Amino acid sequence: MSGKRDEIMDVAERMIRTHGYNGFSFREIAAEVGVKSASVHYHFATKADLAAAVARRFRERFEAELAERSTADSNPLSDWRDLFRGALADDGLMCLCGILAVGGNDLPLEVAQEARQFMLDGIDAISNLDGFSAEDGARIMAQLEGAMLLARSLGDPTVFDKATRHLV
Amino acid sequence: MSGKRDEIMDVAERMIRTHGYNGFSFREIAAEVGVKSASVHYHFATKADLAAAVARRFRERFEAELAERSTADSNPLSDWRDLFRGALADDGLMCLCGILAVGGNDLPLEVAQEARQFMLDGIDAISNLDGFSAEDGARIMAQLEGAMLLARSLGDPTVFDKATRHLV
DNA sequence: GTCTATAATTTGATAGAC
DNA sequence: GTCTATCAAATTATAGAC
Repeated sequence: MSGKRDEIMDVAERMIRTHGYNGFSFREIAAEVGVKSASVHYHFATKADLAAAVARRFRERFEAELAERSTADSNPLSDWRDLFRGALADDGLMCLCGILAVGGNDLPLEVAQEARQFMLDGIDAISNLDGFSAEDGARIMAQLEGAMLLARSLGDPTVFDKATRHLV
Repeated sequence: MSGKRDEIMDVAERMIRTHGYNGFSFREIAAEVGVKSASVHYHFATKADLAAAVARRFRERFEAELAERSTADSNPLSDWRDLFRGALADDGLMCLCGILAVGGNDLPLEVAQEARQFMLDGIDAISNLDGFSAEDGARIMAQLEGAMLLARSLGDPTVFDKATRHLV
């Protein structure tokens, strides 16, 4: 039913993950979707609403993909690593919540909170794996996000592999 | 002699580390320094020039502080950790080059390259420590940057400690 | 749901007086 | 070196017709 709404979110997600929160506009999104910016405002009242919706969807999708990927005999840490690496491999996109986390200090509250929740969920999930502590959760989430940051900065996805190989 | 120029760079650095590259303007800087935006343009022709100068200074200062801190019997990794942690403790500021690294895809080339150089220098320096490999360099830089990102997102500097305690 | 039109603001940057 | 004044462009957002 809401095909256009999803399409807007798709374009917004890619733009945020490429240029950051301050690096996209309603007009650019509208142009790419094939409508006018007023129509984007029909679907999302404000820029913060759109960004928060995109972040929430990203978080839920990540969780779902993780559940789908994990089987009885899979290495959980390997699943985490693969999921992060997947986004990077596609087209050098950074983790959406990592981007939002860094821009945190001037983001609308609702957007920053979605990014924050993503990090909290990740730490929590890893902490609850067999043989892992809360500190392990923070350490590994930091390693994965940092590896993305480094790979993106250097424009070389294999840096992610080097920086996370010890995890598996 | 160039007191104003340094003052402009100080304000710009804090603004970039708080709001990112797209989150500050010449007018805001001018207001805080106590001049008009045209005067800022006198010292730095373009926004990219200013950001690149700030990033270069940050990189050189980091290098100098590292050298100053390292003594014969100090643990090098501990120095690295302390330096990153120091910036965070002050007022929740993120590593300037980490911020720029994340916003990389649409930054002016000269700015992105300064951030890139910071990461390369860091990886290289750690790699050259006794008993460390190139992969260790990437792993530890990723860990430090990721720990800052995580601590900033959660608004809790102690997250940095948890995520990097294993390094020392 | 999408459009045209526009308001109100902010932005990076420049010209020229002093 | 700093100022006033200004430009051209872009931004988020809204009003109202269709």
